[in-house]
Amino acid sequence: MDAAVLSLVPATVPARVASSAQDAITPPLRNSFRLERSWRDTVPFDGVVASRWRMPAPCDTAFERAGWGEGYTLAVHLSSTRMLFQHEREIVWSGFVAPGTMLVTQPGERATVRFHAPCDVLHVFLPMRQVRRLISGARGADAPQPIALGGSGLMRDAAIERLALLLADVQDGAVAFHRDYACAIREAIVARLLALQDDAGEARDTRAEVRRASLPDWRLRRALAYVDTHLAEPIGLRDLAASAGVTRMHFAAQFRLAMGLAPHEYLMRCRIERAKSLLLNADRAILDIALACGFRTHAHFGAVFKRMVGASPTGWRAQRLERGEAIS
DNA sequence: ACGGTCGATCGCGTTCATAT
DNA sequence: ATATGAACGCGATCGACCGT
Repeated sequence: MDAAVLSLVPATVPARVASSAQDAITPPLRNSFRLERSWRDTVPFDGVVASRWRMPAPCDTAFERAGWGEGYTLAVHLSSTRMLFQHEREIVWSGFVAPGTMLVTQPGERATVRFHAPCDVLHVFLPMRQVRRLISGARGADAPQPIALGGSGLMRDAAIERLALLLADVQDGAVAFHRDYACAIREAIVARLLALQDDAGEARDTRAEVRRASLPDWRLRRALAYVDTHLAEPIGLRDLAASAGVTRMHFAAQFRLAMGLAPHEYLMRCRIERAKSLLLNADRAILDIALACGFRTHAHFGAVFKRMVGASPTGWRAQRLERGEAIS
């Protein structure tokens, strides 16, 4: 959805008015996604499933929003960042955030954030009535409601992350029937969150909740800086551990505690992030991009890319170029 | 020439015991 | 509490091959 269309619907108009106004201006199928002009400025009136907040450079501003009263807000970080995040003035997270990390803001809960690094966040709006309906369907009509979704801290889940990436693709309207598509993905996300909650009750360890950092921040900072600087070169666990000043075994364990994912997995995500931006240059060969992102063969690059993105590098590039996202 | 797939090899991540 | 090191299973990696 382009900025001109977005500007026609102020974020502050009442829900019902906004819905009908937007329907009158644009075809109904273009309503499910918004780009945020300020952090979480979207009023998720009927039809808006998700919105996205991108900040290319860090700024010193703290953003504060009262939570959406009619539902939950799921924030999925599409890129790595560094932030201080609070719910009702209580610190939820302070420090580095890996791509794929997520957190849920409960209905009406006040959220405050200060980003210390560029960020790219997808906000998915989960209406309370939808959550209620799914709970009643799965646990019976007399199941206790309402519930707190997603716990109180940062968490990771591969399935939700993949669903969120699919939802991000709806942004430009490239997916046919994309409003139904977006609603179906949202429903799947809610179901998955509820399933995770059930799992957490039976076996707490199965839930991938990100815990507070136990690797000291200065060590983590040095390791992440090393990744950023040497991304195009071979980086081993030993290199990262050495940059942080600990042994590789200790580093692997502590890094996982701090970031919620293994060092190698983090490295691959960073490489694929960079590869995606390079792929938008249609003239650049796949092998060239693979080498520029630290892969030593196109075979390895293709395999990792397909595993993480769900498409081959050329397939993904073709999709993006079709949508006019090429850069020169 | 470029890009995708497959199989063998190797290194990573995890666990556990131990030291400081 | 924090850090190190050994052992081991398995997934990541890379070279070879094939298709376009």
